[in-house]
Amino acid sequence: MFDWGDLRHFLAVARSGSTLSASRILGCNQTTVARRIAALEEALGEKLFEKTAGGYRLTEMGSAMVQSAERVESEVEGFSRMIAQRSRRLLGMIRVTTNDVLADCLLTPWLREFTQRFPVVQVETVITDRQLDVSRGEADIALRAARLTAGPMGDGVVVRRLATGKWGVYCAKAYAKENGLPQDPDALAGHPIIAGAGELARFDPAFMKQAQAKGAVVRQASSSILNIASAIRSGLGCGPLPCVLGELDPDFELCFTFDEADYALLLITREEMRNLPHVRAFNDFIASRTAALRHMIEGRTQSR
Amino acid sequence: MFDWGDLRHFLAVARSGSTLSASRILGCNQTTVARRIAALEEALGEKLFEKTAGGYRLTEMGSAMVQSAERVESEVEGFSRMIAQRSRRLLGMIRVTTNDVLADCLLTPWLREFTQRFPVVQVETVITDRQLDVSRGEADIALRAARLTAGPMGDGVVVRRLATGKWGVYCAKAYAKENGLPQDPDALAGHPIIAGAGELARFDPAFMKQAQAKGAVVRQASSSILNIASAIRSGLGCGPLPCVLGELDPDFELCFTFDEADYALLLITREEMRNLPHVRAFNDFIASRTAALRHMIEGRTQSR
DNA sequence: AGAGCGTTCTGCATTATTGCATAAGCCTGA
DNA sequence: TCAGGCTTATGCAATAATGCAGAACGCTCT
Repeated sequence: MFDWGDLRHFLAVARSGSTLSASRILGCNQTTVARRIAALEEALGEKLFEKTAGGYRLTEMGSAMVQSAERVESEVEGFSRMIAQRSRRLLGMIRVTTNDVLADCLLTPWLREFTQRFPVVQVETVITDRQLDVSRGEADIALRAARLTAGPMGDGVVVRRLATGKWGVYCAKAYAKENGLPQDPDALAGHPIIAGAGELARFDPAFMKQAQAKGAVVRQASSSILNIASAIRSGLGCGPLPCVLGELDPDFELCFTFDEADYALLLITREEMRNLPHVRAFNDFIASRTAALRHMIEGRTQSR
Repeated sequence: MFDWGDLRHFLAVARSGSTLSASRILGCNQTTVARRIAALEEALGEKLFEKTAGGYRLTEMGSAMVQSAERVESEVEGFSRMIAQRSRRLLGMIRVTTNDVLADCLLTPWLREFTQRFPVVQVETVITDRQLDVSRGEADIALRAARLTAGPMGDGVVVRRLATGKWGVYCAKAYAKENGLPQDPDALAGHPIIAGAGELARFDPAFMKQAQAKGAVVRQASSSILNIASAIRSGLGCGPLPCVLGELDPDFELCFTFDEADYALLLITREEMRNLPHVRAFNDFIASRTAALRHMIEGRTQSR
């Protein structure tokens, strides 16, 4: 059997194209990399690279094996994550992930209070756009906005539906005072618009396009909700925002809500962690805060 | 990053319970195993074993990690298989797998002829009850009997349906001469029966149980079709056999056929191999032989 | 109680691996 | 054409890993 560790060297060389640059990735000597590759080829009885003066180039055999080696790598990474996760678990730590908006509006403010009430529980937050894989241990808990119709989650996780979130069109308080408040989609045509771009464009409700057709100017388009929020806050125009964001910030004024972008707010927990006391405490805390917030928002927005 | 190879040592110790016996599995010194484990624990920052004078016993953390390490192992094995498979491919070799019955009746006789006609193609057969995973490269081609209603195969394989196979109740020619030939299920009650056992009992047709209820004696029950065949051949009684087996051996005499155990004869080929000339040659050869055989068997059995 | 087996751990000599310095090849752009 | 940057490959010294032998511990069976 060949040395499993040599697959690391194989991948590094396959990716970087030379033993020298691979050695920098791996943090060892170029000679070593070359010799590990030679040893691997020897053990397998197959040449994986063509050695040229310009670098190591994958043979047909080599390039066919990259995928397979990457699967090994991914399982090794899984092993590492699992270790880290269990060690957190032993220490009463929690790693929770969410995106920038939910972190800003919900998680971060709540966390301050939570850590005061449960100072012994250490919470680590990973704020990223990427959907970390809770079932594979990249995080213990995820706070996510999902479509109402979203399918089932992966294995080994338990999903708790916290609330249904709504969106509304908002403008700055100052803007409304100066230019009036468009109280329905039709009124939007007379105002400059802040719209979604890229990924976010999909969520722009139909009436936004109609408003544009009727002559509304798109003053700014951004692929980040937080960017849109700050554009609206600075009075550039009217635009769509999640109500959790618009209602929690006194600078914003709600024009009207709409249903097209309704989403489910989900709390996703790794099954093995669910019954640990500190995880229960955290989840229950989040759920109770969400409930309180939901009532507050519903009260403010139901008239519109 | 810890040394990937240490996972091998981890698994060996976890399975064998001591560094000494693990060292025998791994083919190295006990001291080395102990030191590799120590290095792994050091790198992970977690104790994986409790070291007692009676051996290494997994900690809770350790036993939680076994699964994960086994996934790594399984991917490494996949890597090895893939290498072996591609190297066979480069050499114009084929590895074909099937079970004992199909090997005896079909593959082995055909193979003699095939290797005469295509001496350059090296065919390696793996005869096993286990269903080797063609898509993962455990074999290049599989010859299988599947239920008619069987679902789709895994990814990366292409399935060719060669024929629908039938079963019949058979007895030995000598037996028939002495005791008469039961020509229909009802007549079976007066004869000793050879039946399936274990896994195979599921395939015993309903009339067999009825015959037993009417007083037929089960002379022998076996979980292997080849055992049943030899029991029938030696004149112990009547029993069910695939027609491919019964018709190809002059010792057997068909009592009657039945439909309940109809099966599909499948030729499963790894997709990447399908268009290689030697694989095409092999598959076409098998298909033509099957067609010829099917006509022969249909001719002989259709009256019953 | 004591022999025998299987186990872990330690110190030391041996062996293998690694890193370093360097030579030599190839390509690019001045 | 030639310098400079990148590459691979080799010889040698330093370093690390391995195997060996033996001591010590616990368990089981006579």
